[in-house]
Order: sequence, then structure tokens, then C-alpha cells
Amino acid sequence: MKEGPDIALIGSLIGDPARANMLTALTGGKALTATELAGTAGITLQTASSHLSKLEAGGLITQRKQGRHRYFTLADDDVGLMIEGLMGFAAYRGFTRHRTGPKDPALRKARVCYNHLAGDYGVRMLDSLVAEEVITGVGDKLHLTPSGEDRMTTLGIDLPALTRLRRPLCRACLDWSERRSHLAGSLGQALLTLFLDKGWAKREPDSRAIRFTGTGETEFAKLFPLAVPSAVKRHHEDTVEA
Amino acid sequence: MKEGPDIALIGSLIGDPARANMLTALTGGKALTATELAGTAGITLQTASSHLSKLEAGGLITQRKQGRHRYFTLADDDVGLMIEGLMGFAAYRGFTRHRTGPKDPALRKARVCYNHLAGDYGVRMLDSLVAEEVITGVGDKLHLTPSGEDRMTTLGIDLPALTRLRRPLCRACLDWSERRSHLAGSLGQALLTLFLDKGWAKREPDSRAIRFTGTGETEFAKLFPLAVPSAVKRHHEDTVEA
DNA sequence: CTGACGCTTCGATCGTCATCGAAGCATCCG
DNA sequence: CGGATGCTTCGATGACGATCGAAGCGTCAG
Repeated sequence: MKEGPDIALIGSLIGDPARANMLTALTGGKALTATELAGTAGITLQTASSHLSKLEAGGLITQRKQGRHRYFTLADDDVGLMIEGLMGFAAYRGFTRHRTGPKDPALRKARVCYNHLAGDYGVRMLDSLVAEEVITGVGDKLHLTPSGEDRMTTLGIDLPALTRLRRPLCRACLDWSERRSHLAGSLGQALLTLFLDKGWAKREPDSRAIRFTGTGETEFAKLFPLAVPSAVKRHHEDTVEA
Repeated sequence: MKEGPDIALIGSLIGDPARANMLTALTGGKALTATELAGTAGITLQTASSHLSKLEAGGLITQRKQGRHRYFTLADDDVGLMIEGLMGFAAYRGFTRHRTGPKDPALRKARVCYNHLAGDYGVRMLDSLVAEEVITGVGDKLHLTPSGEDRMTTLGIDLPALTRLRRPLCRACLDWSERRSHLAGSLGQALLTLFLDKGWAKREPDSRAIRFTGTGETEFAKLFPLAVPSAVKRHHEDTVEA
């Protein structure tokens, strides 16, 4: 009653199925128009408009006018992380919409999480980066090591530009399919765009799935070799699954 | 519409103010009766009963009969983590119920997060444990190092008993007041109970706040010295706040 | 047994909100 | 200019659900 932040407000925003569908769609990272969102939510344009204004008032999404279209996106990384977090919780509890989790195994393999790489490949990438001591950190706060900075720069990533943004550079995001962390933050975003720019991977249309090309697979495997978990790590990690 | 877990279900459960209040109260860790929960939520016993059965059907809480009372608790650690996560998100957005965040600064200093220590002291403890290489890990998966195991055992913690539980031993939980991670999991729980058992700290009645005693303060400071962040870590950590 | 307590279930009421038709406003196109 | 497209606002409808009174059921005390 008295203490603490107001959860109910956010809960009620997400609690409506139509809004939840729109938010899930926006977690794909692409800016979508009101008409598109109405379509994916299965409602008319008017109701969608009503929902969108509520979501915007709640600070969960932002709109950007462009010509006669209005493009909607998630307000920022935090919203994406929160939603992925909720999806992870829901998935673990078996609250899936159509019985069998994400029916598309491609989603589990590699997908967009708002603006960065998630799924098996996302988790594998962070594992590898940690094993090679490019990234360290505990909890959701991660840091780039000095050697990591070099490595990212040689990869063609403009670190100064990223740090100039008033956003976290590295961040851990809980993966709902793998139930482990992958790399978010502006660096995570930069890496994904790098893959897309180099033609190593492509976005599936109308889906969060990401398809790696043949050369993309090999390049990815070369850059981020499978991390061999040390005996220490494995020791207690196995007690995690129930 | 098609893909992904069902967020809306959980959202709607949390979306009702009465239910949100009860859940927040239960995040205090104590088992509460229906009457108590009705009180904190400001509703009658009948409506509370209705809400509680919904929360139980949704898997968020569990009840335990004892005499003519029914004690309710959060279903497991995951629920607590999820709720703290949402509170963190809400707090960061300024969605506080009564204007000025948690009016009680004691809450920010040290409080119960379902079953472990949170707030300034909780964050400081994990920082210290990481700095002394008792705990390592990335994301929300944390591990105890071999030297860490020794240290916990000498502290009087029965590690074998903890690992026998089918629960994660270490886990990172995002602190809503500090916006950094603190230690959750069965080890986090064991440490808090240790503090309480030794008389170093006491729970405030009817609050999540924890008050450290004089000797408790000194013992805590001795066990978990302020971690001096290395230059590397600090480097990018400062870009986190907006 | 009787009475008190704790809680659930039932039933009725009421408010809120999601939904959509219709109209209004802006933008682009020719 | 007209017409088409994209979206918002208004207004009415309808449904779901939160709320509480009253009754029912188990438990404990004496």
C-alpha cells in the first residue's frame, strides 16, 4: 500500500492481450506502424490507436512521425529487457500461447531481442566473449576489458561513438529460450548490425528470427568459438535446472 | 499473436492494484494470512480470497494450511526475482505510489528481497564477494569458486545441504533501489538467515526493512569490506546512468 | 455441544475498459 | 484541387471483473 514502486500500472499495461501482442511484436526491434500492429494484434485500427496511446502515456513505447505514417518502437532498451524478462518467466512456467513454446525452432536458434542477438547464438556469443576475457562482470552490469576494447575495434566497431551515447555499453539480458544471459546494450546492438551489414545474417520477414548465411555461420564460429566451461563453473551451474 | 510465451496472463495478474499490493507485501518474505493480506491491500476478506485463488491458479503464490490459518507465500524465488525486477523498472521510470520513492531510507539501506538481503548492504555484499573472488559469473548465473566454498563453510554455512536443494545456489537479483545486482539463491538466503541468527540484524515489524545492530554493522563490514573497483571496471560502468 | 474465528463460495451490483462504427484531421499523389 | 491513405477522436455498446453482503464450511477453545 505504501512502500515501493507501482507495479500495478505496468502490469495492467501488459495485462491486456492486445497490448501484450503489440509489445511482443515490437520486441522484434523493427519500427511498426499502427496498422501493422493492429494486424498482428488482431484488432481494428481504432482500438489499436487507443492502446498505443496508453502504452505511450505509460512510457513503454515512442512514436516517430514520418510522412503520413507513424512508426512505433519500444521506448528504450530497458523496456525490451523487461519484456524479455517477463517472457522468460512466463516460458519457464509453461505459459505459452500455443502449447508448444515457440513453434519455430529458428527462434530458439537466433532471433532479435529488441536490438541485439538472442537465442542459442546470442548466449553462445556472450559465453565466448566471457571465456576469452573480452567481457567481465557480475549481474546485469558487464564491462569491456582493455583487450576486449582492442578486439572490438579491430572488428570494426566504433567504440568511442558507442560510449558517447548515454546508454549502457554492455548489459546482460536474460534469454527466455535458453534461460541464460546474452549480450545487450549498445555493444550488443552494434554487433548485431555488424553481422547484418556484413551479410552474415538476415532478418526473416515478419518474424524475430534471424537466419545466418553459410559464410555467416563459419565467420561466427571463428569469431566466437564454443566456450569450454571450466570445471569450477560447471560445478554448481548444474544445480540450476529443477 | 503466434510466437512466444504469454505475457498478458502474468501482466493481468499483477495489473490489479489489490493483487500488486499483496504481492509486494509477500516480497517481504514472511508468510501472511488472508486477513493480513486483505488488510494491507485495503479490501475485504472475500475479495482478498478471490484474488488469492487467482494468484495461486497463476502459480505466483502458494498456500500452507496451519490450524485454522492459511499462510500465503510467493511460490518460489523466481517470482520474487521477477517482482523485484518489475519494481526496479517501475522505480526507474518514476512510477512510485506516493511521489517520493520509498519514503523510508531504511529500505534503501537494507531490506528483505523475498528471502535474501537487498538494498545498499545487499549490493555491497555481492560486490565484496566478487572482488575477493568468492563468486564469479556473468548475467544472473553466478558460481561459487573453490576458495569461496571454503570461506562459506568456515562462516558456518552448510553447503552440501544447500546444494541438495533443487534450487540455484547463487543467483543475481536486480536491486530496485540501487539498480545493481545483489546475491539471491539459496546461498543468499542462507547468508541472510545467518545474520539474523547471529543477532547481527533484525527484521522491522510490518516492513521489508532490516536493521543492523551495532556489532552487526562491524561484523558485516569486517566480512564484506568495501570493494575497490578496479580501473578497468569503473571505466565503462559510469556510462550506465543516464 | 456451543460459540468464536478464519476463510471460502455464492450472488448481485457496479465500474471500468476494450471494442468497433462513424466522423474528423493530416498527409501525400496526381 | 479532389481523392486516397493513415491515423485519431468521439460515442455507444458490451463484457469482464472487482467488490462486498450473506451464507456455508472447517477448526479451535472450553
